[in-house]
Amino acid sequence: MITDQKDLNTETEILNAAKRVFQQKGMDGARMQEIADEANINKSLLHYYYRSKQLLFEAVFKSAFSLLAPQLNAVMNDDSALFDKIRNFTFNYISFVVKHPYLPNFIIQELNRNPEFIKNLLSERHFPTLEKFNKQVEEQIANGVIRPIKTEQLFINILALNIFPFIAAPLLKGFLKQDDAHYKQLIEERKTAVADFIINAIKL
Amino acid sequence: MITDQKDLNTETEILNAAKRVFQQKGMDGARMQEIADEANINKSLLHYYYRSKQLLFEAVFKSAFSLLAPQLNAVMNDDSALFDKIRNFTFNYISFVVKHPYLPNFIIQELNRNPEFIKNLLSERHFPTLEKFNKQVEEQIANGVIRPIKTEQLFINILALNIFPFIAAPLLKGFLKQDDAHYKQLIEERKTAVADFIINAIKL
DNA sequence: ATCTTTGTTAACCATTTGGTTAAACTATAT
DNA sequence: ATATAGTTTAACCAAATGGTTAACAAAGAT
Repeated sequence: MITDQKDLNTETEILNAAKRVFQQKGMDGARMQEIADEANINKSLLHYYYRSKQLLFEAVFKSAFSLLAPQLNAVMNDDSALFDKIRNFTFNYISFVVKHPYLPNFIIQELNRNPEFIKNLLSERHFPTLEKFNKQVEEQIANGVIRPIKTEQLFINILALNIFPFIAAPLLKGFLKQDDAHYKQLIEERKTAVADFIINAIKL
Repeated sequence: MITDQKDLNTETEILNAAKRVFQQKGMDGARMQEIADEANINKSLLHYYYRSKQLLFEAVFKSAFSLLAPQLNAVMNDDSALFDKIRNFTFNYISFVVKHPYLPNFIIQELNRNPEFIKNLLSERHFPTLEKFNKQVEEQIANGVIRPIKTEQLFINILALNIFPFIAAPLLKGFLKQDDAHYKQLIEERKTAVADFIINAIKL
């Protein structure tokens, strides 16, 4: 039998190397040789563990998506009150992505390259629906706590305000003439500022 | 001398074909042969007019950026009142991108691939600063018309709410379980809904 | 008419790239 | 010790890809 230690090490070492390369360069820009170098192994080993570039890529993509999914789940299915939920999500999501800055762009870019892929992901894992969140929003509207707004639009707005600054970082740094440190500071402020913005937008 | 007609036709035909291919597949995913096919010409002609893939790509990128830039200029330097400006920008920008759906993603993706590129673009064309917009925001804050907010954060929020739904379309369609027609309808609503959202968020 | 410049093409080339193969190495079981 | 199964590598391969070349066609200029 294989020593779990060694085997797991090589296989996960490849996956980690592949993550680094794929997330920076995308499927088309990534090179199998570069992944092998990054993992300090022979290129043939990539094919030994993951038959092809496509399969290795899919492993990376699914792993990345699995990291991001629970974050989103928090907006949808969670019992806290609406405003708390918005505050928590914003804070947690931004904190999370600061640690994984390539993740959102990777996911979105590759989904644009291959839009059908999303169906795979959503069907495999029984993915949360907006149902619960929707009920909550409608209730708050009915109670006169927030302005009328379509749940879908609110959901899009929440994601947009949280995710966009990471995806468009180079563009925004350019426009705002901010160096990396200052831009990081802006992001830091957003951990609370975004929630305030959203709540002000909907609160009556 | 060349007949302006013919020459311009071939050269711009190449550029248009290159736009279509590059904007859908990105620099790494695009193939010179595919661009040649798309333009119905021999592959050598690509190199005759634009020496290399890199130069052809840069021509496409700059052309794309030149389309988008005036749109943003409208937020920054424009004499209308703040709320009108937000309403107009939102409406115009979304209307514009509906006609060029690949544009924002292309720009953002390629800037992520090559973040230094933005400096080129911003220095070549004397690009607008946030100065005027900033003055306007601060004035409205001082007059008690809107809540205190950093100009940079407001600017990021405006762009995020307008651009993100196009960039993340496949993801959002998946989450919201919306087909293309319904998603298009959501986008249509955003032409006015986004401005309302922003104004509510900042208005006192 | 013919000379020159510009535009266009088919054939070709060197390199890169994903992938394969066969041999060597390691460790475990018998 | 030796057979066996799993792991790793160097060498190799075919296809794809960006780019070049040389010949040919078109069109103005003289």
